[in-house]
Amino acid sequence: MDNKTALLILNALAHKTRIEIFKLLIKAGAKGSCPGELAEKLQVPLTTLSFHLHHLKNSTLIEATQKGRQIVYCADFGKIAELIGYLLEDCCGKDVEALIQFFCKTKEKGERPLSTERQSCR
Amino acid sequence: MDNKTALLILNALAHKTRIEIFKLLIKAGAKGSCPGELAEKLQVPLTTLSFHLHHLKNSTLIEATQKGRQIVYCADFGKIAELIGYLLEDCCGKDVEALIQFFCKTKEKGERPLSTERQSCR
DNA sequence: TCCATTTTTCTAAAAATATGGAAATATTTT
DNA sequence: AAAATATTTCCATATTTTTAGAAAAATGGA
Repeated sequence: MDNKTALLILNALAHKTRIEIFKLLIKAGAKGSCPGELAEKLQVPLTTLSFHLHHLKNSTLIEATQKGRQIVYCADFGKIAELIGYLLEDCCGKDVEALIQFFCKTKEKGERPLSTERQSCR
Repeated sequence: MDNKTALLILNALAHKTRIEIFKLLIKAGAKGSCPGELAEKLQVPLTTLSFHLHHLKNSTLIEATQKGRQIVYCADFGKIAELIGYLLEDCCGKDVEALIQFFCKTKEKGERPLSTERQSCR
């Protein structure tokens, strides 16, 4: 991932409403969600929501498909994975090895590498 | 990591100059770097740089220590690791398992999980 | 103490981003 | 074709962020 895209994505996520939209779309999975539903859940006016959806779409984090008279938005899982890759490679410097070990160590023991308690999106 | 801190950190990284500062500090490692040096490398006026350093420090991504008449800034490696953890847990939903496998698969084969070519910070 | 060095705070102006109502567009239903 | 539904674009306003010069503060050395 190039610097420009990474900045675009970081910028898209760096907003309270937008990161909430993204989390809802991740939670929605492949079936996605539409503006009306999101606006209701987040209690945000439709025009404001539309603005943020456009922002997220422009960042490549989400995709839109017309389905009948609604537009279905889906999170691009690969893009957030790529962003994490970018942060690991470009922003973790020499200690990238340590981080990878962190992510892998409990895996070897057959445990979950990450706690599940806080996972609001599962 | 709570949502508020994650937003603060994402926001701090979502700026061209600031992410460059952060990368330089990661590269500098434990010995850190001072505003004068960073301003010269990035070709940014000192007052502007000071503004961004304050922003990064406020986000908890970097720390400052007075050393003689200079102030030495250091990247907090743990915080970027925590952010990655947050993104994995809160923004990768059901597919977090897939991501971990992605980070672990080549490890098992004794390969580097991430390419080193693009790593500007090593 | 006075001077040089380093960095910050203060400040004002410029630029970018966010908000939400009104109108417009697109699609389906009647 | 008209009405209903879902969403967007247009627009003006408000808010926040960024920029960088000038002055101030902190530290070390002569």
